Amino acid sequence: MAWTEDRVEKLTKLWAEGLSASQIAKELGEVTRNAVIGKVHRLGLSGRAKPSRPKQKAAPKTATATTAAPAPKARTPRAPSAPRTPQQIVAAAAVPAPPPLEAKPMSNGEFATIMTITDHMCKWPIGDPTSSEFRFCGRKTDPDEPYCVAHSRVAYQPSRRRGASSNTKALGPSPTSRKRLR
DNA sequence: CCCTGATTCGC
DNA sequence: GCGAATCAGG
Repeated sequence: MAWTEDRVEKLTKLWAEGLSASQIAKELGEVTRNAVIGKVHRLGLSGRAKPSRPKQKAAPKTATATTAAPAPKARTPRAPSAPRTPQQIVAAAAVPAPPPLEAKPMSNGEFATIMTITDHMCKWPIGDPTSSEFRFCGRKTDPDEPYCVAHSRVAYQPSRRRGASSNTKALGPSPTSRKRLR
């Protein structure tokens, strides 16, 4: 499939409208998103609403075998930006310090510690981590959940909007208006 | 792991 | 010119 003029025209239009390369590829058909991107570049209309383009890095790979630099490949120390740890939340709570729930002893009467914590046990930290008194909540959790129900609520506070309109109306997502949903 | 665009390079 | 492979990032 060659890039006929009408196809290039459509590509240009869709790209200008902000559709992603893969979306355009599906729209056009017979082409991959790589083909689309490649064409976009060749047409010289890359970087649409791209505010920043400070990076000029690419792949060396099968390049100049001569003086081939070892390529340090510095790992970007980007922060993971996790969902917030209990410590952070407790710290953020500062003075008010809401006491969620105390630790719950296990069947043997002991508290869950770093040594005894297992799956399905709430891993909400209780106490000073440097203290021997440090323990975990230890309540039962749902599969794959790090915390019990109560602590999960504290850990993942998505700024509860009261009277949240749970509009789960699943109208067929328009192929064009489809926006990311992960 | 899903996705995004960017770049390179063999064809 | 083309686009798969690859990279880099979200």
